[in-house]
Amino acid sequence: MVVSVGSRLPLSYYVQDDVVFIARDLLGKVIHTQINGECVSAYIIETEAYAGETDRACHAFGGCRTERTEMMYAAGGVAYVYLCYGMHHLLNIVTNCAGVPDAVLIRAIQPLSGVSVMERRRHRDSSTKDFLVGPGKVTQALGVGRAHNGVSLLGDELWLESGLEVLSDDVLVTPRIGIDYAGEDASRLYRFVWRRGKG
DNA sequence: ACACCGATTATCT
DNA sequence: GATAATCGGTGTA
Repeated sequence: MVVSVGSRLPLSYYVQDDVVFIARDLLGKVIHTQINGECVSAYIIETEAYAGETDRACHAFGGCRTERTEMMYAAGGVAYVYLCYGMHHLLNIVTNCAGVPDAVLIRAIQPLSGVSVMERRRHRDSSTKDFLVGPGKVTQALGVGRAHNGVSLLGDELWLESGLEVLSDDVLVTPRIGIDYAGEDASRLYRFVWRRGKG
């Protein structure tokens, strides 16, 4: 059963040229997967922008176009999935036009439907603290892995839909996590967290 | 509540 | 051979 609370985001959404705007705007949107016959959906509650070749935290910094980063250079509207620390898959939403390696990392989600499927994939009960907070947990719960690198967000495996409006008073803006190697760019305010019901 | 640390491997030098 | 957009368990308080 697919639980839908909105309309699918069109290609025109992903090819917008301001990746920081998109990272903020993705808060409250709903991410859906239909993988191995199992459907789940969740609100996006935390994101980070990775701003192409001029961003030291971005894999494509300085024009580093390799087999791994190639997908970031695709036109917006596909997924960039890569293995981090040898064991966690991380999911990014590729944005902007072809040749510009911008992407938004999905760092945390809040379950909407298919909770039992996500609990089984995570080997954890959904009442566990920070059940789906952390980019490695997100991909595990969604069933996303290497096979989904390059998957179209307009297809039937992985897509986004409009969701709830997120007020700016409820958005925490901070530097990105785990990128101390990025020098000055480590202080860019490119992380967005939807703080529901908190001051 | 917080700090520390081992796991594990594709990718790049 | 070193690094890495992390996680979960263990230890101290």
